Amino acid sequence: MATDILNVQVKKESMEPPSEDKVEETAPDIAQIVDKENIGETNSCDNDTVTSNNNTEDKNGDKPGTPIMVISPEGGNTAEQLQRMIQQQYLVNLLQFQQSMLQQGQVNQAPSLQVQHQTLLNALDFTGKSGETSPDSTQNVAGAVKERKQNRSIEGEIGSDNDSLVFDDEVYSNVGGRNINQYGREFTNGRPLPDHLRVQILQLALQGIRPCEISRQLQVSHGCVSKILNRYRKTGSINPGQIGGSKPKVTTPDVVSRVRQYKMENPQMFAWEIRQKLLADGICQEKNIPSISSINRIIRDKAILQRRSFDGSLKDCDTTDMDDLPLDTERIQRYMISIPNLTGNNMTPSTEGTIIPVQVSLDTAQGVLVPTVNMIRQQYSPPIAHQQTSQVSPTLMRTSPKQSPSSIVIQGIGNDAIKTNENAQHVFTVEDLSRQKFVSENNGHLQPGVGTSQTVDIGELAVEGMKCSSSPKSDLNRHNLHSVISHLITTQTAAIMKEDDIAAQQLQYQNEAAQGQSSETIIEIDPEINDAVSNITKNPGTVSNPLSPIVSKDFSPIVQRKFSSEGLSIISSPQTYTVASDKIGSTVPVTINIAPYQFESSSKDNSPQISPALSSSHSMEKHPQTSPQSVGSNARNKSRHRSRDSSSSGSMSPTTNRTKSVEKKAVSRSNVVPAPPAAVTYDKYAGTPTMYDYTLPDRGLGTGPAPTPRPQSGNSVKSHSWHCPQSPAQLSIPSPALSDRSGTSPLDLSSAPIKESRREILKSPALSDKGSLSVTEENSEKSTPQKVLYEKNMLIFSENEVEIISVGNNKWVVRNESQLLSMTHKGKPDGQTETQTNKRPSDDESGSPVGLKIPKLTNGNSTPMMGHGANTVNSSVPLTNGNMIFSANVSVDSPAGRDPKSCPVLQNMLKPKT
DNA sequence: GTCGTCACGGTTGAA
DNA sequence: CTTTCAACCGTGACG
Repeated sequence: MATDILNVQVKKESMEPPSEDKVEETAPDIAQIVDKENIGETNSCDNDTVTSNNNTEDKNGDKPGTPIMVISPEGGNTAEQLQRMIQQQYLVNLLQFQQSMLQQGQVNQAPSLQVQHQTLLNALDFTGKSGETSPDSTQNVAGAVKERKQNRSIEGEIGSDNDSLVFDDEVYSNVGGRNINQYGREFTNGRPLPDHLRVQILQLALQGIRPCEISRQLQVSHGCVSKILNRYRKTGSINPGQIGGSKPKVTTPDVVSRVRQYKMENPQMFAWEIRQKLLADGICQEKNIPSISSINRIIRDKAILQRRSFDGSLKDCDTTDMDDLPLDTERIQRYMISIPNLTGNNMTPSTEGTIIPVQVSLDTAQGVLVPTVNMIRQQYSPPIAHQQTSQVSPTLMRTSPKQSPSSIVIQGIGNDAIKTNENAQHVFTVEDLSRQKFVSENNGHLQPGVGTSQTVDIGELAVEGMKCSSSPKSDLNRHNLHSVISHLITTQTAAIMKEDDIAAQQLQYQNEAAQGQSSETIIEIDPEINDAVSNITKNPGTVSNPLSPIVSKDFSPIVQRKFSSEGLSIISSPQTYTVASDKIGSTVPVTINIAPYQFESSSKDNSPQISPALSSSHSMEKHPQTSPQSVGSNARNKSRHRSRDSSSSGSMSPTTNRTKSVEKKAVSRSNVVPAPPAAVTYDKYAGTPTMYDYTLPDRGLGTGPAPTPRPQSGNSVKSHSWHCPQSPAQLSIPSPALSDRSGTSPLDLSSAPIKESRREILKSPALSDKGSLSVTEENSEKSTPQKVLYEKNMLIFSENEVEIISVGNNKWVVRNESQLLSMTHKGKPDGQTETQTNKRPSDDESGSPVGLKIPKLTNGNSTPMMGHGANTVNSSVPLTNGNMIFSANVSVDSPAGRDPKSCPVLQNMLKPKT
């Protein structure tokens, strides 16, 4: 074939120079083509351009008269070439014959030919391109052929091999992208394969010839053959798709306004929820429904627009950075940790292997808390009794009227505003920061849109020492935001880092722990760790930023000794050393979160200390990684996957959710960390929890069906005021268990298995880039050298969503703690819980979740309960053991065999609200 | 060896 | 008129 090409090129060069006029492309009569005996041998120089014209440039496709130059083979033909020639000649003859038969009305004499011809025509889908009539009837086919003669000339299409015989200098030389593929055939990069080759591919495939053989015969890459044949299988057409152009705009003004309206009415709505509501309300159809990203963009653009509308001078500002921050929690988190003093200086701003303590829910109605200094401080030490603190979890709490004023509140239009009711009860937004204004807040309560704010000059900013540039230019948006938060944290925290406070708090907690209820979990503070953490917080030299919950590699010797005592050693990347803590109920779990692969065991006998029940559960089967439930949630994961079909395997192995690069990284670390043992799960209901993909932007609120439907009680959780009948997962996987849940919110998992995510802890910037980790992927399995899966439990009560992530043995991270708190408070008052709550004045009236206790798993039959108020404790949480503290499974309302009275927390919950 | 997948560099046409 | 962008293309490497 190289010879042919060479000949072609030589002949091309020897041709007369083309005229200045555009040389018309030729679509010669089929007779012309078929008379050329050598038609098939010029495969190597198929002129895609002509075919392209046939596809897209009809204006030239039917103009005859252009001289045809036939390139005769001058080299010896191989058997393959001859075969190809015969094949192509056959095809051309076939089509010509078919056409003539059709035109002569003799189709009845050759019904098989008609069918075959129809197949070819259908595959070519001429009508699809030219808008002609359906080829269903012979007449239509003939008409279509006639029509095509006028527009595109079917002859030219059929005989487009002849295109390769035409060597028009101008066309040839002016068209770029000419290449020779590995088979020697010339192709035009970016342009579709000629139709005749497409037909031949189909024809040969229909004859049973394998794709690889077709590829060789037609000198088309096997990938292309595969693609075309797959397209034919799926669509019945082998035509290329429409190239170029734009899709009809789906984000019409009406849609945009609706989206904004939905978001305004329910700021907690996720994009996909908005999307489904658009469908439900008939605003959009399936064909024109905006994508989730579009919806997010609408919301974001709205925010941007409003932000800019505050001050025209901002037009000059470089708001690109902010524009690039959609209303995405994870992105905001990444943004937050990039703030100085909020993140250790030697920490990478990525979420890589770190606990991100900043949980921002974009709730414009209620505002969102950024962890205050107190919160952050309490991450390293127990709360101080005399201080008015509210929350020590690394996660955030949504603000409430009872919220402690000692909090920084992000509030307003998505991520566009920052409020602070810190001390001076000042609120400032991003815009405010840019225009050096702050909005004062009434009573420290966030009531956006209520009109309770007033604008004051930045000079009145109560935060002492706060400096704001007066320049409205440049990227002040971000800088100011950084500086404000950083400054606040710095100044506030420094004042409260006092030893006596910490000591007092420790003492109090120890007392509390001593009084803990037997039936409830008292996650004891390891004194050494606690001391170590306190030391971290107090000793600037050991922590890059004492205010940051993300601690640098420079752990204090105490901490390191602690690690060592646990049989662990710090062996690698220090950037993920984290220290975090959360507090659930009256307990103060202080968690040292270390990427598990950063440790190697100095003793293989350092198995986690587990209760007898947990120990016994080790013998239980591990959760299947490919559970039926996993399919549903995994379907959502497809959107995250670049791959289209291959990723839908339904497997929920820890690496399935990851990109290849992540997987590779995981593998690369396998030499550091031994493969984790199978996560031993105790599931009372023997159900396999729905896997939850934490990487999803919508945080995976789709509900997967339960393989083993649980008995439903009538005490179901009320649904949203709005609800979508089915989550995407449900749509794809119908389940009897879900059939009666059509009226429930997609957030309602009352009758569905709890969301759970279990994945290997992997450190990967790519993963971070996916915006996947809301809280952490760290695991604090300090007592095990194994690579640990983290486990996330999704507890969803009506519209409330709570995520509980176990990050180690008896270490929890609770996201959306505000909801948890809210639930807890709804269940008040309570004896034990309340009593214990009262022991901590700092938590009083502060909205902290101290009222919530996480019952301790004492044996396999003790099922800790979590629930919400409203007299409908509808969830029980069978525990899972293994590397995790909890697995998850939510059943509805005291399922069989469960005595609510056995759980004080449940009793508490069941009490009528006061 | 086969085949599906996907990154890549390219083209196209509506906005 | 140019630019941008998102669609599509075939190829070829990869597993």
